[in-house]
Amino acid sequence: MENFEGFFHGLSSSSSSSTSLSLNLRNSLGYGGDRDNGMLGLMAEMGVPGSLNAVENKGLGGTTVGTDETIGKLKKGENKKPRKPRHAFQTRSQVDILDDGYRWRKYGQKAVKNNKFPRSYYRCTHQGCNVKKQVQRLTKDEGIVETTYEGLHSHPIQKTSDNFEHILSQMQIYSSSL
DNA sequence: CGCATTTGACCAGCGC
DNA sequence: GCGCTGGTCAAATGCG
Repeated sequence: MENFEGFFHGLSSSSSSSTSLSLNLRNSLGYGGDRDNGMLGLMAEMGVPGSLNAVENKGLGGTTVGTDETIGKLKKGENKKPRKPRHAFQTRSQVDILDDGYRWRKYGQKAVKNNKFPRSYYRCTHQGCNVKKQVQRLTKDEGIVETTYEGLHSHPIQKTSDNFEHILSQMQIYSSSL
């Protein structure tokens, strides 16, 4: 399961990406807010638990609260058949770490066969928040970073900035359910 | 001192 | 049934 190539036709936040790109999603991101702006709706859609079909498109303003982490912790033999909905999008950035406002703790890194770059695994540090994300740079385009989110945040964001939309307007995002 | 990162080992699923 | 790949854990280390 790779081949994310093609989702995104680089749009680029263009020129001089400094050393840090910050995506700060304020307010209710994927957190069941009732007030979604543009992509926020998309983001909200990204955390829908196992009920895939149930969720199609609430679009903006949709009340997306599916919050039920079906995907708790699948360890050894206590999980049967978890269908974890994952949503990936790619952004053009020089840095791997796209700060979306949440606190992430890295818990692993693996090299994938088709990419020369390793993939990093992050998990939200909030208690009870099982949201995970993985970041991977495309071999094809070193300038593109693919971020895959999994799960829904069960708490509001910590940071408060509002340049997210601004950045959003500069990049193209394709979401996909895996 | 507390917390985030690093890195190798371990494990499960899938394909051959 | 074995081997490969991807995903997670856990101990050690580094940094603020």
